[in-house]
Amino acid sequence: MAALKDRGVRVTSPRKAIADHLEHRRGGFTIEALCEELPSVGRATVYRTVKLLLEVGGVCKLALMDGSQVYTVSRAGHHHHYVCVACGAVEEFRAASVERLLSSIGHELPGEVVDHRIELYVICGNCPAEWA
Amino acid sequence: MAALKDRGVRVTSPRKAIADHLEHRRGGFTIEALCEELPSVGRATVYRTVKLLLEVGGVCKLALMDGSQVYTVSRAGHHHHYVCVACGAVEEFRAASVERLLSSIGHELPGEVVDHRIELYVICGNCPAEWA
DNA sequence: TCCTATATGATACTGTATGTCATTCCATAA
DNA sequence: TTATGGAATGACATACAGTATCATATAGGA
Repeated sequence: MAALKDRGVRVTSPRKAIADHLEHRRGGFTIEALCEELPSVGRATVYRTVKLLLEVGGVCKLALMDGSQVYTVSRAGHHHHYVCVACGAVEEFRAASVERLLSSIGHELPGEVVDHRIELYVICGNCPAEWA
Repeated sequence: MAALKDRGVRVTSPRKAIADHLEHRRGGFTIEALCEELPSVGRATVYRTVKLLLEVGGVCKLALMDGSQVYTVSRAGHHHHYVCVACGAVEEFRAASVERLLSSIGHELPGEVVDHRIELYVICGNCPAEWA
C-alpha cells in the first residue's frame, strides 16, 4: 500500500480493502476468488488493482502446470515458487545457487538474459500420497 | 505422427497437415497462428490435435513473460526453453547441472517434487540492443 | 466394398480479461 | 474547512481464448 502511494496513485477505499484482504491471506489466489471474497469491489477494479500491485511487486503472477494463472502475495526480494499440484498451496523459496547457475548458463547462450522463471511442482506434506 | 499412431489414434488428413506443417516450422507458435496458416483445418481440430501432440510429447507448451501461452515443436528428451522477449524466437537448452541442483533443492522442501519448469527470457543476438 | 466407431468442423457457448464512460470521491489549494 | 479537477470506480459491453455440441464425413478393419 505504501508502495502504491509512492508511485503517485491515490489511496482509495477499494484499494485499501484489497490490500488489507491480501495482507491476511495465505497461499495463492485467483482474481475470481478475490472478487467473490470482496463483493463490494467491482471486477474491473480488482483486475486493475492486482495489476498495479504486480507492477509494484506486491504480488507475483505464476503459472500452474496446466497453464492457469495464480497470484501470490510477495514478501520481498527475488524468489521463486513451489506449488502443490494436489491442494494448490503456493510457497516461496530462495536459492542463490540457482541464480548463479542460471547466470552462468546465460553466458553460454547467444544474447543477453533479461529475466527468468522457475516453478517447482510438488505434492506437499499435507496431501495424501495417492496424488503422486 | 508415428507417436500418434502408436497411441492408437487414427491418421487423418488434418492431423497429417498439422504435423507436416509443424515439421517445417521454426520457433514458437500460437494456436491462432496455426489456424491462420492452415485455413483448411477447423479451429476445434487444431486445438484437439495440438493437445494430442502435447500429451505425446511432440510439442511443448510454455509461458511468455506476460503469461501468454506459446507452443514449440519439441525435439527430444527433457529440456527447457529460452525465449527472446523482443522477437519471440524460442530455442531449447539442456543443462544437467540445473536438474541436479533442482533435485537437491527439492530434497530440502517439504513434500515430493513431481515436475518443474524453467524459462529464460533473453534479448537474442538478432535483436537490436535498444530492447534491453 | 461395407460398416462402425472415430474424427471433423460449423456453431454455440463458457469463462477470463479488457474497454467504455457517466458517476464518485481523493487530495490539493484557497 | 470547503471547493475543485482529475483520477478512480463500477456497471456494462466487448473482445478473446478455449471448450462443448452434434450432424456429417472418413479411416481402417471385416
